[in-house]
Amino acid sequence: MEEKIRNAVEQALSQMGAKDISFAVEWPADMTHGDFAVNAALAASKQLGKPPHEIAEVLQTALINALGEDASRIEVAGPGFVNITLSAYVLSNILNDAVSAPELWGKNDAQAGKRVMIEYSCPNPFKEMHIGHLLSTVIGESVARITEYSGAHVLRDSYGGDVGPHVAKALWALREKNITEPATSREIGEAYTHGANAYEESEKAKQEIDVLNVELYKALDKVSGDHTDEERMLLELWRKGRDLALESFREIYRTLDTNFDYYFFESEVTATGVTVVKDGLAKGVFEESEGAVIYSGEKKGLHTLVFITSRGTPTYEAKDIGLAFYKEERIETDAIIIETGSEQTGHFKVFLSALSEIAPLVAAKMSHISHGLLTLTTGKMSSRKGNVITARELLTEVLERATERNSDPVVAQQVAVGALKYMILRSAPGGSIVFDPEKSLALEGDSGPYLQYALVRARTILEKSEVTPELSDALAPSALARLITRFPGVVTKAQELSGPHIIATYLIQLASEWNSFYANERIIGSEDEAVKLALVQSFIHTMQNGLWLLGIPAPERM
RNA sequence: GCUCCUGUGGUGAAAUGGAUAUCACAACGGUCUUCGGAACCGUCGUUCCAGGUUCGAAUCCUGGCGGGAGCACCA
Repeated sequence: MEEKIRNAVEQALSQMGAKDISFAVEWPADMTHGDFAVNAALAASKQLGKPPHEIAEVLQTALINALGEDASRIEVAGPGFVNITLSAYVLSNILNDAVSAPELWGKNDAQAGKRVMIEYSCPNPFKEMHIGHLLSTVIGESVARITEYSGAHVLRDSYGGDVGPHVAKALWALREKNITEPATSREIGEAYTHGANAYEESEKAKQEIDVLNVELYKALDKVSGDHTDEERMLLELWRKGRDLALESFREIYRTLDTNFDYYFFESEVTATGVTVVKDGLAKGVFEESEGAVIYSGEKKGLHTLVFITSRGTPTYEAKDIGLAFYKEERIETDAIIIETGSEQTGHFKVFLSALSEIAPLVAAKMSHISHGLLTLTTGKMSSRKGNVITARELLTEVLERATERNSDPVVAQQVAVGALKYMILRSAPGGSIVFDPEKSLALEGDSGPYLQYALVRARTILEKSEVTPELSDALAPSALARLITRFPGVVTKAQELSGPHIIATYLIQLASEWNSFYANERIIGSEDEAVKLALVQSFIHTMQNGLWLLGIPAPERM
């Protein structure tokens, strides 16, 4: 329909002699203005030397001819907009898609056949998963689902730092405390904090940790038969710590309904990274400086960063290069999206710049999206200092509050996860989220449970009615009906922007419109019960699919 | 100092360059013999400052001011 309007307007404009006018066919913010608004008259006014209203009237006539019965009203409004209201049967046809084919409702084939890998969450073993990783997990999962609605085959992966200074700090502290059998992930997390503090406070500890860091790299580099006893013990402790951390991550992923196809680790990609960077050094992509291998980003207006340290260990950047090659060798992809905190944006640009000199095709299909920093009201958190709120603590807290209102533990968890995810997904990426741990997560108003509750009430109606839902043109199109027909367009927009908040904002508006409808209209026992039930049905399918896109569970009861 | 992000009612957010800037929380007032009150309806109150581009600016550009992040051997 949008295409049809656009074509008609373009034709009319060119008949008037206007060329290359850029105009929009958009959804009016105010629903009473209709289903579409065209601003072409305003845009063409200057070029044609005519007042907008005069042009708008010509467009109005052209659109009336082009759309015929499809539009119930076409009028010139405001400063020169042409507003189009679709007829009942057109809307009814769209609603029919929502009613009869819910599994397809909202989907498109913009990326059909494409393989898209999405990397997100990425907590580091040996540290506890904190709220920042929770953000990445929730956003990444939603982006993955939104991408799946474009017909793409999505591959999810998480990448974790299981080697490097932070690991050495944790291992050092475990040894210090003579712990050979760590039992909980918390124990590992505390060891890390202890090691990190010691690293800053004690010169002796710093030296020992630095040595341990190099030792671990060496041990991992060797073939298993060649290890000394010392190395074998170190590796054993390392493996236990890593497994413990991973198990605790998986537990959180189960709660959040995220499943990764791949877990990549720095220890797997280190060797590749070093090889590729050294190869790049020979080709002049990298330079040597003060014993380190660096990429001089200044030539492209970026920062200069170290890729291999003067001690010979690779940094984050070199490992990322290794990861890119590691993935490329094993998995066929058409695009790779990496989701991280925005504080890594600068590093990612340098990494991508270096990669584009080494492997331009790989670099070209990679893109980086980021979320704002999550700050506490108590200041920036740092896992080094241990003043973090862990993902688990936050989940537990929200769950407790949800439990106060829901005796059923399954429902309580669904509500808790919904509240948490919605809080994260409702705002556009970029800005930082200030989280006050004292204040409660909303369970009312602009919140996840508001969406869930709207859905539950709608389902109840369908269950209670004994009439079969049936769409008909007879129903005067309501704001609710119009809003539902926008869903596929909303999904498309969310895909273009990789923005779950587009979906979240839409669903709130939809739920609000539904609640008004519910409060004002009698459904069961009304004259047009069958038609209204069909509308309810289409609302349910839209809300279900929308919640799925956000990764928010849909409770049966609450 | 340099680079990037950011500034919208008391608070948290929304708004492909469009019409009277939209929600929620808080505050205040209403709705209940009704299909579920985690709801609905109403009142109150907002685009950091100064220029510029444009028919039209919260949005784009320039310059200020405020907040955050990054900036060589951490990730």
